[in-house]
Amino acid sequence: MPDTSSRHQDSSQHDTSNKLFFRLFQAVNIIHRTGTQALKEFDISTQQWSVLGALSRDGCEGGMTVNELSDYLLVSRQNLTGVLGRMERAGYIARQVNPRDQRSRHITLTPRGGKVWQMIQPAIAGFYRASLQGVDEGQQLQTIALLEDLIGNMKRS
Amino acid sequence: MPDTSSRHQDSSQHDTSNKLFFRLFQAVNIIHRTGTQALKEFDISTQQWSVLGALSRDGCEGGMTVNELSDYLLVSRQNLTGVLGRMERAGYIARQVNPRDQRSRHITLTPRGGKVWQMIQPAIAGFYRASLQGVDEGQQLQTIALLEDLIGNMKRS
DNA sequence: CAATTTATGTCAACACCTTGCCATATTTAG
DNA sequence: CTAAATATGGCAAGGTGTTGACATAAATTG
Repeated sequence: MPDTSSRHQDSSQHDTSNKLFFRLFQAVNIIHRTGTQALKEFDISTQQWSVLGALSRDGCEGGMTVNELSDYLLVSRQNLTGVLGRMERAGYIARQVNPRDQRSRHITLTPRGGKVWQMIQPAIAGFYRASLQGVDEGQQLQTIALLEDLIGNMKRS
Repeated sequence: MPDTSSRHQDSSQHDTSNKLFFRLFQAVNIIHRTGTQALKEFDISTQQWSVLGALSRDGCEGGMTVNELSDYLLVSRQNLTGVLGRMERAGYIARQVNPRDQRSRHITLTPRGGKVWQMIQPAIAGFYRASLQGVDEGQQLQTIALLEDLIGNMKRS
């Protein structure tokens, strides 16, 4: 029976992929919960943490548009409307109309937002250490590579 | 200057962890969107897909309680109330009170639910193939191992 | 230049997820 | 056996995510 080998391979591959996606779903659920818990005293969710991180990067001093944030975080513009509204109300960001294009708004970090970003760094570092106990940097890099391939494939489709 | 080596290592480790979590957030956003899109004609979300998968496993013929599903999927009981309500309305699952414990409900797949689970398999296989183009099984197994470590660490905290 | 097309951000409706609270049922303690 | 503690599932409020529809602004086309 010369056929079973490839059939077994396919079946194994499918089971592995199945497990991979299931673990991804599980992991992200618990990451959002645990991450938000780690920043509880600052009243910042993992999503707001991502936005603060995006706006704090070198080269983003002038701010980002909603579209740019949407492309960067891979969430819809419409979703950002809500998140940015809450962050604006909290005083972490400001929306200012671009004088050169009345449609777009520059989202910038306020001084308060920048200060909060600095303040949460120790909690974030602790969160990383606790979550990744026993995971070496090489494994992390391999996972990053897989995720980037995954994202690339999905963007194409 | 004998100190810089370890400081550089820490900084590199932090940057790597940072990127890992950011990619995880990005990836899951696009996975949920693309996955739900792949099952669009069946009107099933990635979450409902997870529930169908959980109830279709060998050994689950007798159903699972809400608590068991909650432990398995790593989401809250309260969240499942909503998801299961929608799936019940769609006719995919049934909730029946456990005669031996009036508090708990056995969640079981209906015949219609089992049929849908069979029907979506080709779409799921296609989704796996498209998403994981260029990613070999070994890389997937490494990522699974990392995610399981991550989940284990977070459950402990 | 006027008309159409495209781009940007928002609103609305709905699914998903969390926490806090509660009713009911079971178990444990006294 | 009764009273307290615990377990199970659901309700409510609010943040996060999606798609569809929309107003307005800019760019393109005739």
